[in-house]
Amino acid sequence: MITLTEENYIKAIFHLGKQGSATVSTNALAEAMHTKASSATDMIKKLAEKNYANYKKYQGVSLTAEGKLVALNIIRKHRLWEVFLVDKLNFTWDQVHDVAEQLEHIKSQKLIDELDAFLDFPTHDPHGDPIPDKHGKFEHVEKTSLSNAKEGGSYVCVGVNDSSVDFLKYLDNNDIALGTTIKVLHKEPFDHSIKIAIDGRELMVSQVVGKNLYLKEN
Amino acid sequence: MITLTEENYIKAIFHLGKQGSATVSTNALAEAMHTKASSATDMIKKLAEKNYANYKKYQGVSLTAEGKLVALNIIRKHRLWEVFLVDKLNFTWDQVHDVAEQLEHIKSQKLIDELDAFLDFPTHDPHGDPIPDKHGKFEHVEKTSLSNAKEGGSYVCVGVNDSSVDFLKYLDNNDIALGTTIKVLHKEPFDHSIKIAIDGRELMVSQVVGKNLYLKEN
DNA sequence: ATTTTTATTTAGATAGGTCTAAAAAATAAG
DNA sequence: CTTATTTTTTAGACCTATCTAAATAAAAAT
Ligand SMILES: [Mn+2]
Ligand SMILES: [Mn+2]
Ligand SMILES: [Mn+2]
Ligand SMILES: [Mn+2]
Repeated sequence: MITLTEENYIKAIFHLGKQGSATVSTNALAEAMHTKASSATDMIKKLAEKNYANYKKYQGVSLTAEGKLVALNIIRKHRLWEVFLVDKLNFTWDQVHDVAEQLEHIKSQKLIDELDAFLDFPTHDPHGDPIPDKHGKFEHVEKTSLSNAKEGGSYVCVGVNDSSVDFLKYLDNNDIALGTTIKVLHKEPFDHSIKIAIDGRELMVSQVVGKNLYLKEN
Repeated sequence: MITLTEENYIKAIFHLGKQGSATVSTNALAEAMHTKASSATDMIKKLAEKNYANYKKYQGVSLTAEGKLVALNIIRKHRLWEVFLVDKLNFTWDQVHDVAEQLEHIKSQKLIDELDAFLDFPTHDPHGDPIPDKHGKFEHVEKTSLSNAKEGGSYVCVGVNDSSVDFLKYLDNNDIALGTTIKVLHKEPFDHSIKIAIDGRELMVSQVVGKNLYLKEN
């Protein structure tokens, strides 16, 4: 039996290390979970005890193969529910996260299999993130951040690094969505702001926006 | 803030007393919750403290107006999710209960409003139970148990008292579903078994079945 | 190579929900 | 009415997940 809290910690370790393989520091994990380092230590011990995590004192934590499967399964559920909310229940991409955080913990294999079929086996969630299949496999989305894009290049928006309401609404307000074509006009060396063109309309975006917007060459 | 456990106790009090108005004994509540009487007592105190329940020592528990609203809201969610599972995800009526027990605790007003609309504002769940509206109002379903039905009468099946997998599968196996027309041919005084006709086919059912099948005059 | 700073772990406490065992109240029997 | 039985409550303990404060290890600075 795995608790809801354990699932959330496992997911956090997965996201902080690259797919859970890299070692994650206690402090980083505590911060991600909005708890204190002492709480994170306790949970890390428990996860190691249950064979979901690799842990040596003072050496950080990573996921075992079993832990990775758990993480991928939760992520699969989270992203499928996000698709459901947007495609079927008129949620916008900035409204889905908190609800999906709850729904991802519902335990029923049939539920998630049927939901997958009902949604016609989607491969990506509303933020462009790939949805693992039932075996945990998913295609790596090829992408560069806008900050790393080439001046003069033409790209299409394929994802976001930050799924916060503020950032997603900012994108909405500026008519940037998944699939939007973006041309990189000028990268300002001074403050790393970037001038881009969307449908012929010019827009100046900050470095923070540049780092959180994922593109693919067009 | 109301916890998942509190919600489940409130729902149990609602179902055990008639709509939460009648007073429920500690033992009855403990049994329904599969806990011990001492645990029930602790929870009753907390619910009273939080103004969801009326409680005087040794006198049983009932719901306050606020507690009833909480109960009705959870029941609304439970039943809407059951409709979703059956109508959209190919669940059968005996497969939905456990999943709905989890889904009923998801907190999001928009989610439940949109789900209601997505399902086209259903008034009854797959077991024939009425779905409260967002204000907690719902129409009383007029019904008699098969045991109380008149010999010679013609009825239509409108609900079940027992939603267990075993009973629902029994009904499936005998081609009894919501909406099925049932004629009462003979009520056996000796063991209270009942001979009924469905589509011209004759069937003998036990007293237990009679008590758990709800009908409406045709 | 010490000292200082930072990161991590441990110790002890609290809150929610559960349990067993024992005490107290209410009900039933004699 | 008094005793026995059942129901309910209380006392004390445990487990999970959290916290603060203190101890220890690792890393950085001098
Ligand atoms: Mn999300
Ligand atoms: Mn997402
Ligand atoms: Mn149900
Ligand atoms: Mn039902």
